[in-house]
Amino acid sequence: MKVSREQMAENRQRIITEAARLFREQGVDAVSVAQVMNAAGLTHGGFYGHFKSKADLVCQAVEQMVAHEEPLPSFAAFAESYLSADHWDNAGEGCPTAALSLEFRHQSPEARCALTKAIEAQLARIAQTLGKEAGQDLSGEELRRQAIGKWSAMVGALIMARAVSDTELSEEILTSTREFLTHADD
Amino acid sequence: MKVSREQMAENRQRIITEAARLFREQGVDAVSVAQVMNAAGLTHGGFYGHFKSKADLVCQAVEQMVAHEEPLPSFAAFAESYLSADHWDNAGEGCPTAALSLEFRHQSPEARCALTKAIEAQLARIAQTLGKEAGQDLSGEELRRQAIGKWSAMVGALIMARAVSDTELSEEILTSTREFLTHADD
DNA sequence: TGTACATCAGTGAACGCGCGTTCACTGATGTAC
DNA sequence: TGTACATCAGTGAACGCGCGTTCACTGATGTAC
Repeated sequence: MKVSREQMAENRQRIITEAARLFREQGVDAVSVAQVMNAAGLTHGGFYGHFKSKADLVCQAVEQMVAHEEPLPSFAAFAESYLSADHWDNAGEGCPTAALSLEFRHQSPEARCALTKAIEAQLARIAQTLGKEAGQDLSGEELRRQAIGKWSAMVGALIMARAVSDTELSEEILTSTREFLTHADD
Repeated sequence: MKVSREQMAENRQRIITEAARLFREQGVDAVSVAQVMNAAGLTHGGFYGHFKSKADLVCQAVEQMVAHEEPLPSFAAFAESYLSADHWDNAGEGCPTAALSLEFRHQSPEARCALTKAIEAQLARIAQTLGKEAGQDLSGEELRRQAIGKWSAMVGALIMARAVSDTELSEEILTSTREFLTHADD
């Protein structure tokens, strides 16, 4: 049965939000269109009224994941929360880069493009924060190099911490990387 | 038709080798049992004479990937080759951790265990190399922390470099991370 | 404001497809004599 | 060493299943009068 225009817009938004969560939690391939629709309280048949294809939904979900990002408070605070136990076991609400990067090697060009933009934006945000904290000591080039190196370490640590089946090792990877990033500053 | 015992052992070995390559290139879920068997020059029906299940093959493939690893030459040389353009577009022969980590969140417990052991072994190998190069300056704890931080940066950089759809950004991520890791030493 | 009807968001059965897995069969291997 | 036969590695058709996608249908919405 037909629903109102506002209701339809709400439904569409809920589909994207649930997809963004499920894709990060389980991976794009492991989540079916029907699962996403059920999570949004609908049935799978209506999906193609909202999206051209599953690949189309993937794009829009990635865009929403990175749409509302704010400037970082401080680099240390960002590293702390990024490498926290909380982020570790909440992939569904966490960093899309860490959650999706690997799988995206084989997603559609449009989806890869959306992720590439998200990575660029995040690097810019980190470089800016580092710049504010370092004053005029560092050149723009050096700031960007630092941003890439540090963010690579965070992404790699989070991915490995989630992959291993030994919780102690997970915690050690997160803690040690946090300390490594802080010491490298000195 | 039956084949000789040596031929069968060879076939089994070839199945594992091809699986190790394909899984790293495309991901475990994206590669079918039939694809692996074809790559090994056989038909899919014979698969279950060699392995209990696809999950069983995944375990054995991971174990083979890390079976013949030698001590590292030097840390700088290791970082250089790990973060090279060559490693970047040769996932099939490259680091299983970077190639498989994300997907392994949802693989069998046995497969995750195999990957965990591989990560532990690699961290030990890196810490040992760093120790040799630093002399007695650093404690065992500090060496391990450095190994975790540096390897996280390498894994994260490789994964991101492979995920983005902009080749220039890929190269920048690899180069900058290499420089970041070298400077952090000073 | 109230009625008549065209629109169209959502439903659920159905589609073709490729997956992991099973199984009856084949024919070369390797053993017993 | 040569023959007869049991074994069993590999084949290819078939299985049930869940996937992405399509479609005829339903009934509330929202417009024309």
